[in-house]
Amino acid sequence: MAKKKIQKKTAYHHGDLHGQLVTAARELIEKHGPDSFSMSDACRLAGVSTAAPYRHFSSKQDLVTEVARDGLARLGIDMENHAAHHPRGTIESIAAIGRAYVSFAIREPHTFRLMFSTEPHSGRIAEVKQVGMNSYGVLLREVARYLGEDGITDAVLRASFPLWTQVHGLSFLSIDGKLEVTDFPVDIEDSILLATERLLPAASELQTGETTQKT
Amino acid sequence: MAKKKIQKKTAYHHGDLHGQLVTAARELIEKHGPDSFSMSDACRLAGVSTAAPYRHFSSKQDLVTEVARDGLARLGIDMENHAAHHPRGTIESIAAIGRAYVSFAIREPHTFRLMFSTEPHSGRIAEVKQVGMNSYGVLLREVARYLGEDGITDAVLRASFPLWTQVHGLSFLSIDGKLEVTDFPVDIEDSILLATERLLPAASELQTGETTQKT
DNA sequence: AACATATGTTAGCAATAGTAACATAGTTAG
DNA sequence: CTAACTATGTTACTATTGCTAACATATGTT
Repeated sequence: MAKKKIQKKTAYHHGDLHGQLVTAARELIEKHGPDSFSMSDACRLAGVSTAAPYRHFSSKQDLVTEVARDGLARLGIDMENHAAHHPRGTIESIAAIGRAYVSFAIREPHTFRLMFSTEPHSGRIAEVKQVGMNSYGVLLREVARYLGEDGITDAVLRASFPLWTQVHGLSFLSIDGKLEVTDFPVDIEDSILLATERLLPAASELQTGETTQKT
Repeated sequence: MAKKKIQKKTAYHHGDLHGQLVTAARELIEKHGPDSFSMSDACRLAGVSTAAPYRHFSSKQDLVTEVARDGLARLGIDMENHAAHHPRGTIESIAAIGRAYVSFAIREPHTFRLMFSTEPHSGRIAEVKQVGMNSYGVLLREVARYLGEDGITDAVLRASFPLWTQVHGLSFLSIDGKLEVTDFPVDIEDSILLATERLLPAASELQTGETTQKT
């Protein structure tokens, strides 16, 4: 059961080509953008021939999708970690989730774009969507705590979606350089906090019971 | 592939190859996505050889950028038209601009994504940004009217940006199929109106003069 | 040791972006 | 009108790329 380490000792078998290709792909995509990404480059980086990847991925698309899937999972972890630094179920913890979201987008803009693009993932859309939903669950649970709801009720969904929309839009505008589109630059942290306050039902509007409010 | 020649007047010179290539590119990009778009396909559609486009566009990128640029301009016209159907400077006219925005995204998702992607436009980013700014101006002017401001003041910029963010995010979530991510589907019209009301300074907070409020 | 399986290689194909050399049409100067 | 000029098209070609096929080597099971 002894696992071979990642070594160039044995010329032929690579050890963990699958993993290294994903890493190589992520790095290359982040460096030159997904359009310029080529399977050949990834192979050069991993030090294998151009045919090797097809033992692990059915196509270039498939590898790219793997990068996106992995990104969505990491985003969820990021959000959870950020939220954990604040009292649970508060505006602060919810805004922290938003900051994690935008922060990820700015840190890995190309991956981020891939994560929310359905086009390159044909055939695995449902799978990717599922991973994305898991990450969205971090926000949903936090909003549920804020609203005092027991579980993911309609009220929780209704309150969460505008928040998602806002940070999602802010993320894209950020990575596409639209924050300095006027001579009045936008402050990301302020934007998130302010939008969270405005979009969430105010504390005064909250019922203490689990009554669902109608619009 | 459907081979649809538009004209066959003179055998050699084409008449308006530039325009027809942009049209062909837009159609193909909208049909199969920008990744699958090939110069060759556009040539087939326009009925010319694969070398012909390079008399009009320096590269494939350049043609794609033209599609994006054109899209941004058309978006601005759409927004203006929508706003004009409502009393100017009201929440209604502002929400109408948002509806035009999301509606464009849904109608031409691939083009929309290109319009806000800086990556494929290297070398012409400033130019594309300028066209985008002109279209953004439609919203800015409408918000200025709502606030009773004389021109695009800081208050106008501060109030407009969250609105842009919101419809931008809603657009992307829509075209990426995230509206039905839970079993509680989102209503786009409602979302826009509600977010506009929440994010704009309420009528009660507004000064009647042209005083700029400070934060 | 022998086989089966997983994983790597080299060779090659078809499609594509882009270039070079050449051809033809429309425009303008004489 | 014709000749030259310019704009715009063509065919022929190259390099790169995604991917497949046939073959080679390592690993693990019996």
